[in-house]
Amino acid sequence: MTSTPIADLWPTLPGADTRPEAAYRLLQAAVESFAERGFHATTTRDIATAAGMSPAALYIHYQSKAALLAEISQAGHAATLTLVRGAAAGEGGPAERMRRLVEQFTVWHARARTVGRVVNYELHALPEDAYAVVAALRLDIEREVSELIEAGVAAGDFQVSEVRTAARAVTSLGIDVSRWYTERSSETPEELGRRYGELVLRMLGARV
Amino acid sequence: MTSTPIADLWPTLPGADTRPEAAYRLLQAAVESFAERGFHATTTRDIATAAGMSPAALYIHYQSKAALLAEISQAGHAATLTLVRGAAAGEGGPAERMRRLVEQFTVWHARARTVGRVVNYELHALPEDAYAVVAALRLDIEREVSELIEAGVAAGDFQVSEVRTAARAVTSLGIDVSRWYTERSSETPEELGRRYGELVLRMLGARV
DNA sequence: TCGCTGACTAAGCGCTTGCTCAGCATGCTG
DNA sequence: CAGCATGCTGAGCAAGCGCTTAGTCAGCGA
Repeated sequence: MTSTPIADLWPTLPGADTRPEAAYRLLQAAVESFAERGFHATTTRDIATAAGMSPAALYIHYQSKAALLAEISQAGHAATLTLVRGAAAGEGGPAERMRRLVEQFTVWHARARTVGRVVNYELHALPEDAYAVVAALRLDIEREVSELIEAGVAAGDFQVSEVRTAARAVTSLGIDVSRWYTERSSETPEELGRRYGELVLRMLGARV
Repeated sequence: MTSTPIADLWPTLPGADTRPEAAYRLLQAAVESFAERGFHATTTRDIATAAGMSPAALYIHYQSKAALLAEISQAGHAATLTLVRGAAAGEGGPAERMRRLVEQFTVWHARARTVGRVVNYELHALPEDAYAVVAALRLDIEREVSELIEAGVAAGDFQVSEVRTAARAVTSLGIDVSRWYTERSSETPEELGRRYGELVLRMLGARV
């Protein structure tokens, strides 16, 4: 592990380079705390203390506790969509691209599992407007996977009876990794990614 | 949908038939509320009001809010383990039994998705002793699936390079259904179960 | 009729929550 | 040097939390 998950997320935030370092520490503390205890069980005092400040300092950088969650969730979803788009649009046939997509999607959810937990399991705590943004991004991710499966079917590489169900299964496998993967897991994220890539290709009826 | 998820759960509770109906209503309200908002965002007033009582009445039937969660979680896990054991021990070869297991596991997580959400996503809110009980049940479920895969490999029905990873993938697919399935989903739980059964068999390298 | 029990409520206690505000040190600018 | 913006703190407010308490009342065996 060469970088923390939040460091992967940080560059995707708008205006990240002009933001004070304190905002970064707050975001990091919030991700960790939301992932471990959930949004509602996390107090502003938890976040502020972990970031080395008083509770009041939080409100200089973020409007509210919910604004922190919204920022994390939107950046996390944007990063995931970018990852998926990059893999799906890369070189090779549908099978090769799908393998790469699953590998990277899995690695991301294993490595950035704290961000992943917030992104996937704290949606219900989002304010309505932030939820709308995030829901659209989720649809885009799902659509990207569906289209790649359709391309594989059209090329005769995949054999799938219901594309939407298959797409659900593919994303589902990856998302759930952020729930169960821990640093004490016997597989590295990369190993897991390779194995999941293999399993998914077989699931889609590709000759491996 | 002929019965509510909680009705499926109720018979598995110890001494359910001697328990007053009010306890049933409280449990039902708690499941619904925990599933929708999460444990910490749910107040004892929410639960009591939904069950048609004052907040104080809750404490006649349950020791605490956490005791309600523990009851739901333990009963839910016990029911799931029973389901998995029943399917794995039934008639037929490994492939046939695995198909049945995935079908039933999926149907359960789609139909009883409110219970499923509490069971799978509120573990962190459990008191330590209740968590220990539940963690043991989860291990048993995982082991049951692993052993069925091993039997399939031994019989030459499955081709799997890493049994534990494959078992993770199988349970993972089913568990995640409780996260995304809604009553507005286009597939019935039974349709989804059949399709997931098919996908899993291919994933495990079974000749379908 | 009686005392007793079990299910329940109205009121509220002690505490924690998200968030605010007056004030303070620091460092940049004219 | 004064003036001011910036980043922050200590103290604390209003609201809401889990849970308790004192008391009501219907039902029941003797």
